[in-house]
Amino acid sequence: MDVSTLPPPVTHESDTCAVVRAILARVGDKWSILIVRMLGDGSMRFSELRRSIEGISQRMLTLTLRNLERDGLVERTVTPTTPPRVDYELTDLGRSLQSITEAFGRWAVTHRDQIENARIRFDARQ
Amino acid sequence: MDVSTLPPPVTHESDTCAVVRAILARVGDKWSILIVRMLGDGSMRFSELRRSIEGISQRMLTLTLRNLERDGLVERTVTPTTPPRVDYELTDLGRSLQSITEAFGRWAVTHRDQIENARIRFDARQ
DNA sequence: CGGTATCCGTTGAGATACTG
DNA sequence: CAGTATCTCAACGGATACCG
Repeated sequence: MDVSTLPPPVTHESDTCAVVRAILARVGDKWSILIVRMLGDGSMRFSELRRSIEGISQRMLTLTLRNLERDGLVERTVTPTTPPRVDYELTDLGRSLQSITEAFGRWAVTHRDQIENARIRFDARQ
Repeated sequence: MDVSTLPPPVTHESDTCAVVRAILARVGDKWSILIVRMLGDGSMRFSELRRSIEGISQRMLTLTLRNLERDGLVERTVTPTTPPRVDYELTDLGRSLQSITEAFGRWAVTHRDQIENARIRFDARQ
């Protein structure tokens, strides 16, 4: 058996940390999660996303979608009509991320008060 | 029964999204997850963290720890000796976050290759 | 409609020096 | 040892204008 083909058994955790950190940096930006969640209900076109995500600029929507597409989380489909039509939908990879963000969402909702209270107490001490 | 006292039953998901986004922004920064994971093994003092987290500056370690403390994820204990000793450890709230970050970590490790390949293909198309 | 390109203010984060 | 203060530069992100 060739040992070199074994997955590294997480000898030093920093590897894993670096990966987690990279993913979080990717999906932890201002708009990615919001977009992934919106697309969770099915394919949407650019202007739909733009309208349904309050406060996002056209530039940031484009940039965020490009990054998600680059990472293989979102697929972009162009229909070259006039006017052009561009649809976005989650890939299998993108959908696999959903359960994680949902777990995160439940944690956030469950603990939001604890965090809020901790902040109030902390700020009061200063 | 006063309807106004009922928690909003997530009529529109944007509320939840905002919370998730805020938490991700908090814990999705460059160093927080790394610190939470280091502290997962038990209490550590400032200089220990500094040495074990490669590349972090003293300033960013201080700032990140302060933010984690403010949100109630980390507890700071000062022992006023000379030289002073400051220990950091996860609170219950911080530990409750661990299972989430671990799930995230498993997802990241499992799909890192898919993401990497998606990037390579995307960049090749440009 | 679905983008790019450009400008510009705000924030993030490293380097360095100083302090109780 | 465990910070704080200051400086600096880069990245993020909004506003606006233009294009196929």
